[in-house]
Amino acid sequence: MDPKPQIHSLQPIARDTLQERVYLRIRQALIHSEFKPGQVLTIRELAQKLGTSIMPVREALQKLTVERVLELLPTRSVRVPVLSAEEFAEICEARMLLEGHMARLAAERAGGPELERIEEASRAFLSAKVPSPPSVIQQRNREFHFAIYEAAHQPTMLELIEPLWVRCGPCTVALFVDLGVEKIKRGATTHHQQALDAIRARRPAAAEEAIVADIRATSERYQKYRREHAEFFAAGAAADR
Amino acid sequence: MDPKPQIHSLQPIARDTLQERVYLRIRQALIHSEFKPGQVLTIRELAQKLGTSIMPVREALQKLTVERVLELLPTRSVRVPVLSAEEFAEICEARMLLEGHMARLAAERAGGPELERIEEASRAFLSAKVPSPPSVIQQRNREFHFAIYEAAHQPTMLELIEPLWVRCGPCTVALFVDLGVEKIKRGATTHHQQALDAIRARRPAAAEEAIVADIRATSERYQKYRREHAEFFAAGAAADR
DNA sequence: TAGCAGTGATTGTGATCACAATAGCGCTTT
DNA sequence: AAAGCGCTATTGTGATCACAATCACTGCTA
Repeated sequence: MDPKPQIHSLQPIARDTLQERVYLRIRQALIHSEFKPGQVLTIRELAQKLGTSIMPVREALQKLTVERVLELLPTRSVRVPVLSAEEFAEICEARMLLEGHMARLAAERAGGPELERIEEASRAFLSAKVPSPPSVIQQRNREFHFAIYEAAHQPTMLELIEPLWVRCGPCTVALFVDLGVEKIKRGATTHHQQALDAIRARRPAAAEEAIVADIRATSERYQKYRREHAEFFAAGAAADR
Repeated sequence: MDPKPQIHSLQPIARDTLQERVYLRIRQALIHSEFKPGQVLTIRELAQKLGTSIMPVREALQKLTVERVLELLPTRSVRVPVLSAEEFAEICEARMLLEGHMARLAAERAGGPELERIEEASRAFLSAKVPSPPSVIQQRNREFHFAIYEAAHQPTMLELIEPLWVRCGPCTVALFVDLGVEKIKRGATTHHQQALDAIRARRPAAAEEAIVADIRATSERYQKYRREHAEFFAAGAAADR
C-alpha cells in the first residue's frame, strides 16, 4: 500500500442531513428560551429564517412534536407548550424515579475520570456569575446532572431522560427569569453539593435522595409560581381549546 | 334556537390525517409482529402496499424512528430493531420504576368502575385460549396492565410508558413464539393475580411489587433467550455495522 | 476461479406545486 | 355602534419531481 501521507489530517466530513441541523437548531433555541411558552411556530416562517425549503423544517417540527417538546394544536399548527401544573408535576415525578435511579448507579459505579468530570461540572455551576443569563445557569445545571447520569452507564435510559429535560426547558427558564437566577442557584447548590459528596463517598441512597430533592424543589417552585400567576396561565389555557 | 332534531345522530366525522392512519397501521403491524426484528422497511414499498403516496409513509416512519420503535441505519433506511440484551434490560428497568409507581398509585386511588375494568381485563387474559396466536395474549396482557395504569390518573406519565411497550413489542412477541405461549401465560397469571388482589385490598407496596416482578420475569426471560440463541443474535448484530 | 470495476435499479432527501381548511379583517346591515 | 357576512392571505397536508448515494448484479481481468 502507498503511504497516503496526508490522510490523517482529514476528518470525516459532516454527513448529517439538513433536517437534522434544522432540528438541532430549533431544539437549542427552545432550551435557550428564544421562543416563549405558548408561541406558535409556522413552517414557512422558520424555513425562511433558516434559509431552507419547508421540507426539512416540517420534519424537524414533527420530530419535536413526537417528543412532546412541541404541542400540536387542533388546527395542526404547533406551539411551545405551556405545561399545566399537573403535566409538570408528572414529568418531575418521572424524572425523580429515573434520575434518582441513575444517581444511585453513579454512586456505585463512577470511576476516577467520571468523578473528575462531575466535579468539574459542579465547579462550573458554582462559578457562574450570578447576573448571567438564565440560559447559562440552566446549561451548567444540565451539564452537572448529566455528568452524573452518564456515569451510570445506562445509555438507553439516558435517552429516556433527555426529552424530559427539553420538555421542561422553556417553562423552567421562564421560572428563572421570574424568580431570579440568584435564589434558584442558591437552592440548587445545596443539593448539588450533597449529591457530589454522596457519589464521592459511594453512598447510593444519599445520592438518590439529593437528586430527588433537587427535582422536587423545581417541581414545587413551578407549582407555587403557577398559583401566583394564575391569571396569566388561565389566559394561556384558554388559548388551548 | 331551532331544535335541530337530527343533530344527535351525527358523529363528528374522522378528521385524522392520512399520515396518522398510516402511522397507526404500521404501529399495529409491529405490535402484531407482522414484521420481523431486523427487517428493513422501505418507504416506497409501504406506500404501494398501503395505496398512498410516499409522503404520509415517510412521516410515519420518521415518527416511529423518533419513538425508537424503529431504528435508523447508517444508510438512513429504517428497520425493526433487534434489541440488545442491555437495551432490553434498561427499558425494563425504566418500566419497573414507572409502572411500579403507577401500580402503587392505582392501589391508592382506583375507584369502583376502574377496579371493575381491571378485573374484566384480568378475566379476559385468563380466559384466552392457550393455543391462540401470541399477539392475542400480548394484547390481553397489555390491556390488563394499562387498565391498572389508567387508574393512577397520571396521563402524562402514561404517555411515557406507552412507547416503551411498543419498543419491546416485536422482541417480546418473538419470545412468545419461541418459548411457547403456554408457559409465559402461566408465569404472568401469578403476578397478575397478586397485583389484582393488592389493588383490591388497597395495598400499594404489594401492587408495586407484583408489577415489578412481572416485568422482571419478562426481562430475565429475554436475557436467557438471548444467551441460548447467541448465534442468531450475533448475526443480527453484525448487520448493525 | 476469485476479485474487481462498471452499470442500472433502488433508496432516502429535498424542492416545488396544488389544494382544502383556517384565520384575519374590512364591509355591510340592522 | 355592534353583529353578521364574505373575501383574501396564510397555513398544514399530500403528490410529484429531481438528485445524489447506495445496492445488486454483470462482465471483464489477472
